[in-house]
Amino acid sequence: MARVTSVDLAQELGISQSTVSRALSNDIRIATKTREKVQHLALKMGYTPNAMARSLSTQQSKLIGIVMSEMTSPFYPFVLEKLTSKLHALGWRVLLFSTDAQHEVDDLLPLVLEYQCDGLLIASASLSSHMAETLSRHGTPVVLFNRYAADASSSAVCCDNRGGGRLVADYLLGRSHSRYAYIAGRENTSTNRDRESSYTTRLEQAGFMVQREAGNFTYEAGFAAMQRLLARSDSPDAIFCANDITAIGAIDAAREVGVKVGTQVSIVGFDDIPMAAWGAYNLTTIRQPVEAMIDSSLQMLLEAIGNAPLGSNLRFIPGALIERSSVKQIAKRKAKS
Amino acid sequence: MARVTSVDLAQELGISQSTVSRALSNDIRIATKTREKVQHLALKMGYTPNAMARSLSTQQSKLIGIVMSEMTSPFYPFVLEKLTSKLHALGWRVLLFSTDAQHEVDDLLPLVLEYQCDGLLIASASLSSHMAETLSRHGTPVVLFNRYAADASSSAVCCDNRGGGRLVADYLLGRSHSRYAYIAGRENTSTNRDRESSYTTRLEQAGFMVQREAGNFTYEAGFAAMQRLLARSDSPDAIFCANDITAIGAIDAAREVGVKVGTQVSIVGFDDIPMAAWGAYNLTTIRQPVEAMIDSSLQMLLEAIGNAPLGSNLRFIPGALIERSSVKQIAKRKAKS
DNA sequence: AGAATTGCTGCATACCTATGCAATAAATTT
DNA sequence: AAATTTATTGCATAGGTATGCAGCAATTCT
Repeated sequence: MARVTSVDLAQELGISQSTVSRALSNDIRIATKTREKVQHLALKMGYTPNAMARSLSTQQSKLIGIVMSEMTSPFYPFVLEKLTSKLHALGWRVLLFSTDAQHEVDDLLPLVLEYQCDGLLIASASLSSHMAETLSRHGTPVVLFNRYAADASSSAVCCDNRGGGRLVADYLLGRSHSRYAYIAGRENTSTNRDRESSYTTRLEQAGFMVQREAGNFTYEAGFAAMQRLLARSDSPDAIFCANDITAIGAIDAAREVGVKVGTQVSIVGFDDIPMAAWGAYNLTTIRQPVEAMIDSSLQMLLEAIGNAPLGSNLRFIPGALIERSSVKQIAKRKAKS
Repeated sequence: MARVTSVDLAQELGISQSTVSRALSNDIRIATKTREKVQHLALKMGYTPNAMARSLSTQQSKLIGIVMSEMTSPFYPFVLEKLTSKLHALGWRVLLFSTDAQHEVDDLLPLVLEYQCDGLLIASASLSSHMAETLSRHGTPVVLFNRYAADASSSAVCCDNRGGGRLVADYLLGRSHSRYAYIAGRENTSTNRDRESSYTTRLEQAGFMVQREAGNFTYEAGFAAMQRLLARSDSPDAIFCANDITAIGAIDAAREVGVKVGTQVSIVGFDDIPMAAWGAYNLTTIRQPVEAMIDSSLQMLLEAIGNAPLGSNLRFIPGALIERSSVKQIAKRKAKS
């Protein structure tokens, strides 16, 4: 019950606590014999160093706070898993916070600070510039993942959503559609804004109008939005959805009323979650470069820890278009003759 | 940069650190005036208590370790989110660990211990009895979620998988199938064992043989297993899959070769993940009582913290069968005449 | 008025590890 | 043999909070 401390080891061996501490951290100055004696006893007595005490002493908690919203959206569990296992491998531990609405992130910050997190990673949520400043005052570096602050008060790593939107627009333009639409994600997210504006701009440059339906990055919203689109007299034949889940909802809505996806109507998503490849959907989409985004944000964060505070550092990583069968194929020019 | 401590507050006000500490914890013995003065200054100077120091002093970290494997399987993100938000609301913080293979859980334990977690929750992974003992020696209570140890060395909360298996067997028996099969999940998980054995036993009691294909709780495995089943000469017309993802894979495999699910072949899953309700699948399944399981495990864990160590406490919560359209409907007895 | 009680605050220390500096013993140099 | 260097260990303290006990002043009681 009573935990074994380094003092216990010292007493048992009749040496000082400092020697024990140094022996356990493999300090060269400690005689090999002593080191072995200590390490052996530590193992035998089941000694576990107390991270709290160590943190207090070293002023380093070795803790990274991860704040994540939309944890249940299929894209993020993967991110979370990768993040934690990579951090573990590098000797960091993860303190997890979850949040629904955007404004609540600020409320979580005090907790992050209490536990002296050495760094903070915020996924799919934003941070008020006020809090960004508080963090910077405390010397706690932050990196936003897949979101960035309008005022550029924090560093961030994102997919190149604007590039992605253009890619989709060009792709759809290239296969003879006539009525374009966008089903949106949650408003006031940088992700949604960037995907939409780039897509729309490109199409307008090409002389097309873009219909629009609201959404919120969920299946249900995609389903409902698609129903509304299909009910229109000029219902679109090319639809870009803010993310894959939305697109999948849209596909199901189309199918329900017998509209064939990939022939009568084209649908494109964003993310390339596993379900996009499922047989029932075969969704053409933009693949987010998740691994690269993760590596990049970790690199930025860990570099900033202990070093000069990184001011604001934005990084946008391009995604790739993955062709499946939810978009009309180009009519073959040469028929078999 | 230099964090504000309670000593700083004390100096600033010309009072003792202990008074500050007590004032901030709303100790009744401190004069109201003093309390307000302190709390006001704390706010003004942006004081944040140091959780590390507090833990050291109180011998309570207020940290709950959560070890989770299969984080990317759609069932668990929901669990994780619920767990963390409920724990937060109760004043606990979450230290997250992820693991792939089962044997690695043991390797994570030392880290959990270093950070003095007050309790440990292990989801969809098991624990060697050796480690269970180590934890109990340290006085750290553990609860397994959705898995239980064969030797009953730890407490656990599970869905009543055996009951669920029987439910499925009875349901399928009730609608005139003739050839039954089971697509398995990862072997050596209690979840898979219980679902399979109860299902199989019930069917054998009714005089049926049960075909079997291996799997591992993934879409791909379900897809492949279904292909193998369909290739058989006596391919089954009623298939119970170890979980929903597997079932969804199976459905896609069937559909690919034109076999109609819900008329030619019946498929049942387990979990009731969101995708089971998606239009493309409409999967009949056993709904895991997730909320109840979460509440139950938290209750067990938190009760055990500080109190007498809970020995081994198993709790099985029944799931409900959700009827959708992936199972053949009973032929209507009365035709419209 | 003296004694007892109540209200409020401070002193001192525990919690456990890491680490700068001093001290000692042993080995090497001159 | 004396002086210097090297190897090894210990002493003392910091880090920030919580808390048992003692102290003091003000109030109430007899």
